[in-house]
Amino acid sequence: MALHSFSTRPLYLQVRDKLAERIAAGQWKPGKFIPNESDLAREFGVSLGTMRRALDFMQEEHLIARRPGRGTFVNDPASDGLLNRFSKICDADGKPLIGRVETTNLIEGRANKAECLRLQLSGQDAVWRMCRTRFYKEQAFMHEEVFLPAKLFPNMDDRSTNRIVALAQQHGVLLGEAHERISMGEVSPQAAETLDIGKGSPIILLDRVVHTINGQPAEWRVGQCRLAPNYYLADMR
Amino acid sequence: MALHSFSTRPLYLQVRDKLAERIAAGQWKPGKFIPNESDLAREFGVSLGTMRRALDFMQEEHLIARRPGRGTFVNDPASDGLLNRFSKICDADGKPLIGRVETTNLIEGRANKAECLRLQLSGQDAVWRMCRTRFYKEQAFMHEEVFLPAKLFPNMDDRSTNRIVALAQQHGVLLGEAHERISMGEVSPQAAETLDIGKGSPIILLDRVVHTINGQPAEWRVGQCRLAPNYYLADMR
DNA sequence: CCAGATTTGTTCGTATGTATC
DNA sequence: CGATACATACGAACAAATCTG
Repeated sequence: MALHSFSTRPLYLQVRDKLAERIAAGQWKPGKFIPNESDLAREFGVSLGTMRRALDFMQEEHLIARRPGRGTFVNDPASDGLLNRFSKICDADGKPLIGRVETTNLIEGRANKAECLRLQLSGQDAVWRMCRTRFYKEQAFMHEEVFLPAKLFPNMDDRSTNRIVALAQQHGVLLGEAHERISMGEVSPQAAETLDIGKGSPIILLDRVVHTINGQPAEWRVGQCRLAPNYYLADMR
Repeated sequence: MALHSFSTRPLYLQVRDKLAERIAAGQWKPGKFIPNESDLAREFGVSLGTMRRALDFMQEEHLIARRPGRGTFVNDPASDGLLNRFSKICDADGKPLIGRVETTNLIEGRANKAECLRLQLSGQDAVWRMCRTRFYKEQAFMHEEVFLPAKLFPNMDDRSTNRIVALAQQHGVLLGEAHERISMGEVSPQAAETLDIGKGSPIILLDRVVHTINGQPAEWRVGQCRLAPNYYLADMR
């Protein structure tokens, strides 16, 4: 395999990169079991412990799941457990807000200053721009402006642009960390209309950047949210 | 050491429990180096790998930090890096809001229904109640109501009640996860006065429960926050 | 600046326990 | 019950970072 040659990066991370590549390329499908630890270790020419460490790492990243006695399988990013990974809004019962999503105004253009800053793009890179409206029980509660680096999402059509997790999956992009800035503001005229609230009403602003597992920005979203009677749930360690 | 006897709990977790106990008891002081891996493994009668796993686990929990070539030392929960672990509000530059904190109205009482629910108390447990006001650049931006289980914090005086991290450290309580519910509401009359804003103004509500490393609720806080021009930063994986 | 000692980080190999089918 | 696969535990060796004399 010629791993661990000409590289100072730890071997278990090199193995993880190779394994993640297979998942991203669709060589290993979501929900399907992958070969067991021993076979993988043999194939990659590393020890069982090193392979185990790579797999543990990928489990932390939500790329795979491991079940004693059964095996290791590829996680489906669009499954119930991961679909709302980056949507932290819950209803009064603590359940995630699952509902319809509408996408409009999908267009391509050159990145402006703000997009370059938030998506770490340089100069003349292309971006996709679109709007989304999120519904819960058929009532709109969030209006979003979304920006995607065209480099990561070429040949975009208007199917399944609704959720970043599904979009990323279709384009072979594996998602890692996300950071969201929550603040208060006044609703924009356009958002006021879609949310059906008075002009200049106080609103929650959700400014979020989702990164790939390699740390590259994959989506910038600015949401205007009529939060009540729901709440945003933040976890800390 | 009679570890791993009469217990199905993994050995490395039993070791972690023992080590955490020493830190909680003050036997190992914050900022001080602890014995090296080999000596600890020998002392506890476990292999180097098992001790390493226990230490890795504790590093994830922010209990210790490890430096190649130097050693392993106990983290100070009140140090710069950890002081704002549960305070996710940043100023426009992304820096955490560090400022004065005032505590008032410290009293003890029996837990009411809401306190029982949020702090997982039963029946007749005692709680401490207090109010806090947080300042940034000498301007009040958050009014808090705080509830603590008296079981974890006996003999409370009014020194250093300002921050849960300092309070926990003084009482030998090690903190783990926290969960915060963020919502919008109208400011209460009392909070409106301390924050110097109009009655009934829209406000950010921060409802947070901090747990010990063993998962036991250690603090319930309900904050009313004049967020602008700052923002709340939520991280996701 | 260097050589050597110390400590954590990585990698290997092996054996045994536990969960699932 | 046996076969399979992941989980835990042990032991050993070398590499990389740090400090000291």
